Amino acid sequence: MTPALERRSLIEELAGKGIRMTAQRRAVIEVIQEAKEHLDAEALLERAREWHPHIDRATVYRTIDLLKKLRLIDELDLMHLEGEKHFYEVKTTREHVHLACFRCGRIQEFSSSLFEQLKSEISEQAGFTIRVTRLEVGGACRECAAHDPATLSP
Amino acid sequence: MTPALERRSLIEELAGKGIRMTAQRRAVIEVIQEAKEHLDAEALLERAREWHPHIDRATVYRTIDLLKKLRLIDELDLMHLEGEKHFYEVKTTREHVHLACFRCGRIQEFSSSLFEQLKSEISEQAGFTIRVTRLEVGGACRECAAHDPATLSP
DNA sequence: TTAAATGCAAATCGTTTGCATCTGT
DNA sequence: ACAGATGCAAACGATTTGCATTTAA
Repeated sequence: MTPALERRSLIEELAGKGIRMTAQRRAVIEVIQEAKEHLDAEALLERAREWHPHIDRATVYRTIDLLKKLRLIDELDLMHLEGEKHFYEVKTTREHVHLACFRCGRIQEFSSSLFEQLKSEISEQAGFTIRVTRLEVGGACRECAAHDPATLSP
Repeated sequence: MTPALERRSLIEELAGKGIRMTAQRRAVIEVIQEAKEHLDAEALLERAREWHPHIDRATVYRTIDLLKKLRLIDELDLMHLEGEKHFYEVKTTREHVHLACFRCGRIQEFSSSLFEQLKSEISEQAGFTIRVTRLEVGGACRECAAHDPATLSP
């Protein structure tokens, strides 16, 4: 998701760290990188199978773990709009907020310098060294709020 | 968690909405309200049993659901520091960020007007009607960063 | 050559459900 | 009286694990 601003592709990044590259990993990585929406582990598995038909679910999870530990991808909950699964996206230089519409399910991304300022404030005032941030907002998108004012109630 | 700023107790809030009050619900609600740390469903169950020994796990989950739907409590992930469970806290008027230390596990709360400004900006610029927000930050707290500089590395 | 990665199947964790029974209003 | 709440046990979805086998470097 989000136009990739990374200098190196994930594959290169891993090679640079001397991490072993297998066909299965390559498949998962390609899929995450090319994805135009946020994918969960199941979707990642299905799409990776188009490249490497016998890849197993466990391998997908292990690859996700690897990329998470190396901090090359971010894990999202997207307000648990559909169960407890997680979604993944390549880490970009500019962090963004995810806005999840409870009515239509759409996910919008929003970035703002206020978010960057808030992070600096947290580091400075709380003396906290930030490694990951996750800001998710749930509510009604413009269209849904207009169509269905009930979405706004209580 | 967080000094309660609510005008009415949760019990009163429910009574006001004509919601049936049972001993089990009262127990869970008292526990959430008095808690000094963030509790998950298991912890809620254990403590509620001190008041109502035979309360069942399912009832705890159903009560959590009820309070969530009425938007009287917030659900937190706390960066999944310990598995995938959720934590709960009474909704307060002032929203805050949760800072989760990956090394010592401590959770700090942080509130800032920048957060409020960011939320207004989201409503205005994206036309998004905010119902819930969840901002969680993972990293190293001041003490851990000082003790163990490795915590800060890649 | 050999440490690391994979597939498979079974296990785990947190949570949800169906249903018969009980209880608040 | 009866809609709604409970306890129990079984089911669930997402993820993780152990272990024998294969593979990248």
